Amino acid sequence: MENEASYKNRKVISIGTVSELTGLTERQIRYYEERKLISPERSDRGNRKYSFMDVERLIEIANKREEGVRTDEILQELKKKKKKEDTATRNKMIQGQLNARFNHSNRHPKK
Amino acid sequence: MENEASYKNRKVISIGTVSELTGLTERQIRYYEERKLISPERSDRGNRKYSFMDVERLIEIANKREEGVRTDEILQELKKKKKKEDTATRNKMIQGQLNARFNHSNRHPKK
DNA sequence: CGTGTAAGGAATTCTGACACG
DNA sequence: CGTGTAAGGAATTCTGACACG
Repeated sequence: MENEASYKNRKVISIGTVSELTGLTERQIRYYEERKLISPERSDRGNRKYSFMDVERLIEIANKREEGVRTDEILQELKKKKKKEDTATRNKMIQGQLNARFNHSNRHPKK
Repeated sequence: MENEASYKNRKVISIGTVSELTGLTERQIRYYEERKLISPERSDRGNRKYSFMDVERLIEIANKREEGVRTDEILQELKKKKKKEDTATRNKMIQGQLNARFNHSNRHPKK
């Protein structure tokens, strides 16, 4: 589970390929970064590197833009979505800790 | 299942990034292609594009080479592995067809 | 056989800016 | 605000070849 997801999040795709994959111009992709809609990493010599996750997000952004949604509105929507995900992740972690604690104190009763 | 796997197999990584990811020189990576150990795709203007699967295979190849295994021996090993996988895939497909046939004739007995 | 390197060219990517609206 | 474009430079990638062993 952690493993497959890592493919999705590794930043390894250069901007030209992202442009092909999304249909957006490089200019647009750089601009959306300026507006904080995406956060590519940089290779050693400063080239932008994107993940599949970024590509999918850019496709969503492109759809929104076609509907006339402004970049700052899209940013707000993305923040909301992220907040929900963070909450879900936190809840899972808390649940995980509870399970660990439970198992620890009950799995080997009276050794 | 098909979805996550597609990230692993999409050919989107350029040779410089593959070099960083594997620790191999570009020269080595191109040579292993010449010896048919990997098969990158080409972008519109001829640049090689690799998948995560290719990257993993290259790491395996690098390990074998360190042990002194020749490229033609590595090629044979890869072919064996592929044959096994193909057989497994075929068996799954056959099984799938059998299941479909079985379900089709028995799921709604006497309608 | 496997890998390094210099060679020359073509394509990629980067930044900052001007333009339009 | 969102995107196009020309500008100049730096880095990337490609191929074919010579070298060593």
